Amino acid sequence: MATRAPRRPAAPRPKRQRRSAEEAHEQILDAADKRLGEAGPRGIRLQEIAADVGVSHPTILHHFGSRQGLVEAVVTRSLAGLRDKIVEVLSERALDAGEGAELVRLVSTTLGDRGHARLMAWLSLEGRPAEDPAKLLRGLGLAMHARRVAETGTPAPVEDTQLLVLLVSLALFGEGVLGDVMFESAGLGNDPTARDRFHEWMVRLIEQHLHGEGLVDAPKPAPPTGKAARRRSRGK
Amino acid sequence: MATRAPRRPAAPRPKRQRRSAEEAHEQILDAADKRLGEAGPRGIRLQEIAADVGVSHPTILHHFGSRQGLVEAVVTRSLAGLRDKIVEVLSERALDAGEGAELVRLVSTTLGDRGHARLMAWLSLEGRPAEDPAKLLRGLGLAMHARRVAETGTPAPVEDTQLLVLLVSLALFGEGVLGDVMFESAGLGNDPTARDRFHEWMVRLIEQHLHGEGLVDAPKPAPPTGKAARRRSRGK
DNA sequence: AGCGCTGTCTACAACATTGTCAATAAGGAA
DNA sequence: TTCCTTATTGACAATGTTGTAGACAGCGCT
Repeated sequence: MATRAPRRPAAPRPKRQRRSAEEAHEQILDAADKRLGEAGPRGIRLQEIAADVGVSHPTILHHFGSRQGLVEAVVTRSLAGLRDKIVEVLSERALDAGEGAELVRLVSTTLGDRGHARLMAWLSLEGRPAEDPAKLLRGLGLAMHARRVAETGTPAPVEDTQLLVLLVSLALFGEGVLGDVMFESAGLGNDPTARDRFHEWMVRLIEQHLHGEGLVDAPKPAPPTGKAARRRSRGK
Repeated sequence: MATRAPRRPAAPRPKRQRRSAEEAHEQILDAADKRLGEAGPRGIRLQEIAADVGVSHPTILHHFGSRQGLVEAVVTRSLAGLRDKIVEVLSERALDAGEGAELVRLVSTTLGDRGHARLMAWLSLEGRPAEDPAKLLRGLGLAMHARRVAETGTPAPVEDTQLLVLLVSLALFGEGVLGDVMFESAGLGNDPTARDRFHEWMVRLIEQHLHGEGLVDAPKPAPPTGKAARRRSRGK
């Protein structure tokens, strides 16, 4: 191959905005984060993001090494943001009774607003489980259980509380992903109060369970009693 | 542009497998369905699927018109399959009391096994809500409520039952997408019985709610009473 | 002013993927 | 057998996206 010809004399076009490396990082991450929320990891395209920021796409490569590097960075940042937000919400309203609905609502909006639930879904779908924020569940479950035992004298099994936390988590996650479609499909209107009603109802259900435990037939001791349901055919 | 030169004389290579249009459709759809379950709609690549089936990619274009046509077809088929499966499960175990856990387990595996929950998630994430199967929720809610009223004399509001159905649906969906990660994160082991325990526990929670309704402070009349939580900041 | 670091650019390479086209051949019908 | 329909194919076009190479240009420093 012939050696590349030298660039053309070049017309005088000296108008470059030079940011600090940090600034550039942040601006690029912000733009990428937006795309991430809208179209998922695969929606992160260098050219688009470059256009959003107002730079050329090699600039992004320069700062993040590769597309993958950018994806890692933005995913990590977003996940960290979610975790911090959740921690903040949980510690602020430190599991105060009576504030349950508010807490649920806050977590719901946290998962929904910035597309955090969507991000978790995407990561999971693409085979990269977002364990980071999920790690919170264990701690949350234990904390709730401690409070529960202290408050009501009930010596409920830990797993009961953990399952409760799991249920709410999964439901809020599902709400964050499927969102309005499910509300409408379920027969609730698509009016904006539907979510609030759902949250308040869920909290009442929880309260009812926490205080009413015992009127259930089988208190569920612990170990795998699996009486019915033995043949499982789950693919994985 | 110069007109294209005629093909080369061609060496004798007569070995083509000719399927009927129906056969071809099915084989291609099967292959596409597999990819769909593994990597979502974007994972459907003509060349890969063609290779899986053992044809060249223009053959797929011939049968489905375009990539989009193929995606539509496979998504439609998969969604219809899910709907039929759910209907089958629900009508077989026609909401028999006592069979609750089994029913929940069946729906769970139906959503999980063939990646139906994942598919719904994908479609929703990509902006195409999978309403088809979700439509079932309204009917299911009403049916359950009718049965509930008939069984227990309780004149519970319809919405209470609908919210219950919604909760379970969202939870099972979340389970189908996040799966084991959440179980482990919640503190439940990653042992295979965790799901069963969750399902059985959920059913007991439901039963408890259905029969214990009334011991909650506010029976929740109906309209948006939103006392706390008024400022909502949901983006959409 | 002169110098060096490095953020930024243009141009291009490399690759993947969808879609088009005309030729080919399998299988049934006449 | 001959003809016709159409499933199938190889070659190619068109486009989009990531990544590379080298030049260019702010900006702080001496």
